[in-house]
Amino acid sequence: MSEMRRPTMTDVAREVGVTAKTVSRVLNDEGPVAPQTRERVMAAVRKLGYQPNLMARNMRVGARDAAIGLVIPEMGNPFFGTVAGGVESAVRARGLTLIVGSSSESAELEQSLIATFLARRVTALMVVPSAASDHRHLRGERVAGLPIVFLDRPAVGLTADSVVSANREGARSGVAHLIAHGHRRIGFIADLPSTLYTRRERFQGYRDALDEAGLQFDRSLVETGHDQEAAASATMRLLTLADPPTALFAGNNLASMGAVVALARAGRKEVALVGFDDLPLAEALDPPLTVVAQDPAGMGAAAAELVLARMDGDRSKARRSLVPARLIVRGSGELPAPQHAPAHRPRRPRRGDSVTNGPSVRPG
Amino acid sequence: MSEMRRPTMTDVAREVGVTAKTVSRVLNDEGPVAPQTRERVMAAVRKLGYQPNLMARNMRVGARDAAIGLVIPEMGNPFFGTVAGGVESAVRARGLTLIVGSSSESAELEQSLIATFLARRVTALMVVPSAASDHRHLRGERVAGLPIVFLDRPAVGLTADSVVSANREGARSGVAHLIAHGHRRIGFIADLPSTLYTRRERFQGYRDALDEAGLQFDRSLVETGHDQEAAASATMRLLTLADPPTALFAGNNLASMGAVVALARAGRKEVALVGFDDLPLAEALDPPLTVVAQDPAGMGAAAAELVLARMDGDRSKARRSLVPARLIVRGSGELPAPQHAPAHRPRRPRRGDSVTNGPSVRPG
DNA sequence: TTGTAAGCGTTATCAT
DNA sequence: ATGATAACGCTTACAA
Repeated sequence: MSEMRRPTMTDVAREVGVTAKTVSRVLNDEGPVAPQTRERVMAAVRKLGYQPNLMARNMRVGARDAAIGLVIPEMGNPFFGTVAGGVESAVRARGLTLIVGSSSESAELEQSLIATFLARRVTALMVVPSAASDHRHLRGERVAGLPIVFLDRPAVGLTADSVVSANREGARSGVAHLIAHGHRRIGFIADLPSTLYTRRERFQGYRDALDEAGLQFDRSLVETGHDQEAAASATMRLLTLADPPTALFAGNNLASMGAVVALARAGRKEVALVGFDDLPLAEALDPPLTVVAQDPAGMGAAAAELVLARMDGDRSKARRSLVPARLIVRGSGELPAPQHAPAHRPRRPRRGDSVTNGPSVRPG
Repeated sequence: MSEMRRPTMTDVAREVGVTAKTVSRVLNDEGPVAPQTRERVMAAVRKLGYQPNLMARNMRVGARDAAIGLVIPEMGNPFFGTVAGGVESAVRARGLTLIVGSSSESAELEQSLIATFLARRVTALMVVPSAASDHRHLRGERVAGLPIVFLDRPAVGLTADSVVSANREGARSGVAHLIAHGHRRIGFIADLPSTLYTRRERFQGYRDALDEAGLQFDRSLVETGHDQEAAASATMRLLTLADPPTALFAGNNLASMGAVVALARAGRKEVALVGFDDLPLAEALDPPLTVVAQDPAGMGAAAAELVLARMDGDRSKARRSLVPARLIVRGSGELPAPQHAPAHRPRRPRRGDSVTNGPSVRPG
């Protein structure tokens, strides 16, 4: 019950009969200390259960906490979780602590979290922006030299480093894969809002693939669903069109799941499907799901490298780093277009159509 | 490029022509301040872009950071991520910041993370222990009055609050569900190590269900796999026994996925399966997967409540809180035992056999 | 309504 | 090899 005061460096010093500075020297391996003194200090530290106060230390040392603040939209989302994991392992190697907060996809919460981190005087800031956020308010921090890196989506209203997936090229290769299997009408299931960076980029990739193949874009083949159930409905709308698609491209993992569920419910196992972003159990589906897999851990690691370089004094201009996405062929994307469809003239293979037979992502 | 010094409270005060204390009063809405002074202070704060230094504040106020430290085994695992999310929302309502670190299931890293948090003087500590960890080293902190709560798995070597799933009862109800559908030989696919708390509890639940139904335990029906692929192998070993099980109970989500994959590969769609812990896409599997779902967000919230109560001075003795798990019926668990099997005498229904038709968990 | 002095736990600087 | 003193940025207690 006794709310004992925690021992301080001075307590340790008194116990030994020296000054706080001496204890400090021992603990930081700094300057000359008599071996015998060091012994006694260490003994006292153990005896009292002393643990240095990082807050006090950081305050004195330079008003900079040895921590990096990371804001992600959602903790429970394995994509962001894996990103955070990638950041953490890279950062831990340098003895830095990662502080993670989640914004629940709210621009307001995101800003308040950032403020908290700044108030804690983090050494660096990493942000996965939520949909509607704006980062003008960070301009001062950038000027002041605080390393800031954005992940998954670039900053809005601010010139800063960012690390993002190769969304456009990834989507292009996924759709090209479907085209290569004879499909000419390919539905696109997207998420909201349509202004979201990733959604825009992936949609561009979809258009790129169509253009390359000389296929005409058909607006009616694009449907939107903001969650799994909505994506399932979107899928059903596409399947019941007068001239329905023979293949589907899902713009993110929720869209993929919605499509999978909808196809399963409708018993439409012949419809080809490629999803953006890998899923656990993708391999166990019937047919197994072909995806364009992102590399969240790699993204986190790349962002961490960038931040560390900035901390080490790299003052070069802001850059955008692209993390490659790769096609994982499992079955659903190789279902051929029905015979009665107009014949397809195969195009020449091109770089980026890598066809790997990879495993499913790490499970939940 | 100019590494400008960050403005302090004194800078603001000088700008206005008052004392730091006055600025402090304004910022904390404390004591009487002339409306006009307040105005000018706020103006200066904006002009200088002043942001209070939380480290300095916390140090003065009581050597306690307004942050709660949470250690989880893995960030990318949606189960732990969702737990963290549950904690965070509950804690944020109180103006507290959550600091999350991941131990990579290493007892050593766990301890070093805890040390970092203690050095930061967190207000409270929450830990999801990794497999091999021991918490004797935290006894001093407990005595000193630091609120500590363990999640998912109880502390080892330490009497402390914990919040865990109803593992035993959940497993019992899942296995009972299979028995109720006529199965008499039920395989158990478990993870490693067998000393792990959750594994032990769930295994006990399996035994409980067998006992209740008067079925004899058969050691050969228990197989182990520490990851998805190993669980798939374990499943295959069970299926190829001389007297194979007609139903399987998977002890965790990895085991479930392994079992699903193995059954799919073997084309054994008639084998009943119930998994512990829900999976995204469970609904899209063929057959859809029946599970005993945990409530990770609820667990996080419950743990947060407990911690907050402790922070508010609750000094009652350490307690273990059980978060209910519930059966979600989707299809795989209701596949009947083959006719040629010995007839089964149905038991009376009992509490805890709740049969809900729920949705799949939130997707990744 | 505002200011002064002291102190939180640590380290930098300069002495001894 | 060790100590004394000041300082980091803020708040508490007391004074004016």
